[in-house]
Amino acid sequence: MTNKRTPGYWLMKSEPDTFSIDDLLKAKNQTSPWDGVRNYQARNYIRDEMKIGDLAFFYHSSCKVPGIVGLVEIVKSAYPDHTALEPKSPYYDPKSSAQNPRWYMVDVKFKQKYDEPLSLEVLKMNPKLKGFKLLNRGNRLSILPVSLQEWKTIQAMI
DNA sequence: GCCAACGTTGGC
DNA sequence: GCCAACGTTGGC
Repeated sequence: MTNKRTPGYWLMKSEPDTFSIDDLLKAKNQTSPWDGVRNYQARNYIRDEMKIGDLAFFYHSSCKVPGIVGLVEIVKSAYPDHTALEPKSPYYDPKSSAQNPRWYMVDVKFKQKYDEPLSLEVLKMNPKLKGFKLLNRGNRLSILPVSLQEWKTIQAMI
């Protein structure tokens, strides 16, 4: 018997100069590994909590208009991020090894690109999103959980 | 490009 | 285990 599980909700940040939602759109099967996460808390979310079928907002950071630009689905759960083992990769980490991988990634599949990005500026104005991790002062997590309430609130703003 | 906030590193 | 120094993130 299959145990149907409530999907988890996430927000995943990427700098569009490095990997944008359009890059994901153009990827084979509109699917791509989400590599390069090098933060332990984000790694733990990926490795321990992200499951196939979970949904995530795709967020563009460090760009002209930071904000949520679309929606993706987790289609492969955590496996070792091999870029950590490649000396030429910008994500190389000499302390990681194939025997004892330090970093993990998931595969994400494109679901939707919004007609208009939902900007950080607009998100900040919604009082219902008080407490949303993205809006916390000094927040630097590149992968963060979104509660069902937050998810619904944000969906209603699109 | 600036800089506040935060995470990581390493000496002790 | 503390904490100063350093590196990175990311909005502005």
